[in-house]
Amino acid sequence: MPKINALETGSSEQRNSLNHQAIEDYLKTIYMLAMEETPVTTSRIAEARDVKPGSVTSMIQRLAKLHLVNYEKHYGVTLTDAGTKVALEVIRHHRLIELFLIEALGFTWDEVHEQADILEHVISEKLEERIAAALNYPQFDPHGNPIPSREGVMHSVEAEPLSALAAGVRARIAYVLNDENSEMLRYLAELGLTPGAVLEIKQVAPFAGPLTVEIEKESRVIGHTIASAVMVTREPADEPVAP
Amino acid sequence: MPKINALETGSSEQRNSLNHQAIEDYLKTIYMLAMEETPVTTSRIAEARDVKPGSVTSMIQRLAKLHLVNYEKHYGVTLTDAGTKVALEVIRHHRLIELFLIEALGFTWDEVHEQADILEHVISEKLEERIAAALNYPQFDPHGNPIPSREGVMHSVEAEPLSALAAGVRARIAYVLNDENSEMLRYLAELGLTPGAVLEIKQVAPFAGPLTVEIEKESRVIGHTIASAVMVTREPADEPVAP
DNA sequence: CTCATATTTTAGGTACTCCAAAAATAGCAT
DNA sequence: ATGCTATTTTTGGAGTACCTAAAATATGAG
Repeated sequence: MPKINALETGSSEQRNSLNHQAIEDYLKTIYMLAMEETPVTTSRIAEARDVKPGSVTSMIQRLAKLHLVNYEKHYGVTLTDAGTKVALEVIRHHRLIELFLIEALGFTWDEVHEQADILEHVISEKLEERIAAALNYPQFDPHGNPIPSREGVMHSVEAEPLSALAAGVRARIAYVLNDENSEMLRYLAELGLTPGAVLEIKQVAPFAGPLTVEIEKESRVIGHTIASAVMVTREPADEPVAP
Repeated sequence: MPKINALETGSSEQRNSLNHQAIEDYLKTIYMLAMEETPVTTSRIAEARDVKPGSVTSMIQRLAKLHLVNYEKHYGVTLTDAGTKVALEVIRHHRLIELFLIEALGFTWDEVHEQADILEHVISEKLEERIAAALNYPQFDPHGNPIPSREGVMHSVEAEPLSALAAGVRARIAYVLNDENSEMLRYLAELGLTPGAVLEIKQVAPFAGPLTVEIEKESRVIGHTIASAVMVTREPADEPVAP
């Protein structure tokens, strides 16, 4: 049967695979948090991973010893190149798997996050490659997020939250935040707010109030929370009808 | 990100999911070994799992406490109903995954075992179901082994090793043993010795010598080791040509 | 009954976690 | 700028889930 331990228990030899579930998860978490905001502090990691700060500190120290993060006491962590590479590989796995579950197995976009969070750590290079091939080497995951390349390059998309737009603007949905929130995803799908959809802002209520948008010829009212989670790029104004 | 621990660390509450990697692997190992031969001893498990006997004893004691095995010191283990159910579920996962990797992702039958050994522990019920559906609820895995039903029923196939047949007999390959031996699988595929193939014994050399068989109109000489790993059912003699 | 062998026990190690106390930093009033 | 409190971070001790190595013990063959 299996040999799971990537870094052989008890052996001091550090195989080229630094691929422990927990290690990968920490690196991924750090990567994601750094994208949001820097510095990445112990407590932010603890909250994201749902463990106590003490656990985070000791893991960080371990990661530092493995040269996966740079660590200065009390001042947060940053990923080293090696750490970034691992994080991006895990993210690549995650996003490919999400897409595969939807495209090949009929899952919906609100169902795939959990399963991908587990599978991302256990697929072989070969399986990753086969999945990518089956999906025709996709660039984006089902939530509109870019999929890092095998070499560890991720092209980020310039986008702004839907909530930042003014009335009259047309925009295309690039991606959605909070892709782990199934309920929100289901609601968004219901409203037609999925990546690629084009909409026009009709009305913006002040004081973080609801937006009224037109999408697929339907008028929809959207709360501010939701609108902040939907990232869009601006589109040229409505098609100029022949004069 | 994820919550992996099925039985919450530190909590004494025993969730209904007894699904730890290691536990599942032990149960599966015990199931498989029991199929081969009984009793299932500590040392057989240790060898199969490639750990030391001491580790096996302590795991067995843990499994006994969880009512997954019946254990009497020095006399080997048997699975309880609960233990059998877990083992069969894992085997179901394994075999479905093997088939899926081949059918949906273009793997060959010698490449899938390792990956399936890992994935078998981490697919959700829903994913299992989607995979089964995508494969049209298959009955057999790529090596000819029966896939247990979702309810935990496995129909075993009556078959005998190819090495047990006498010259002149026709037989159909049911399944192959040692499905973790990639090299042997590759060799078998090359010879056309895959489940479903029909062959006729032409010659049997004595003293565990090689067999000569005709398969797909080709004559092949097969060593005794290989012939012992190929399980067959007898077929009626050659098609009776119209008189 | 004795001895080789298999099994179990004991002690100790790594990976991860938690909790609680100690230490360091940061925020703020003066 | 200084000093005090609030917050964050680190440390230390302990627990579970594995594992190994080696000592102790039970079994069955002769």
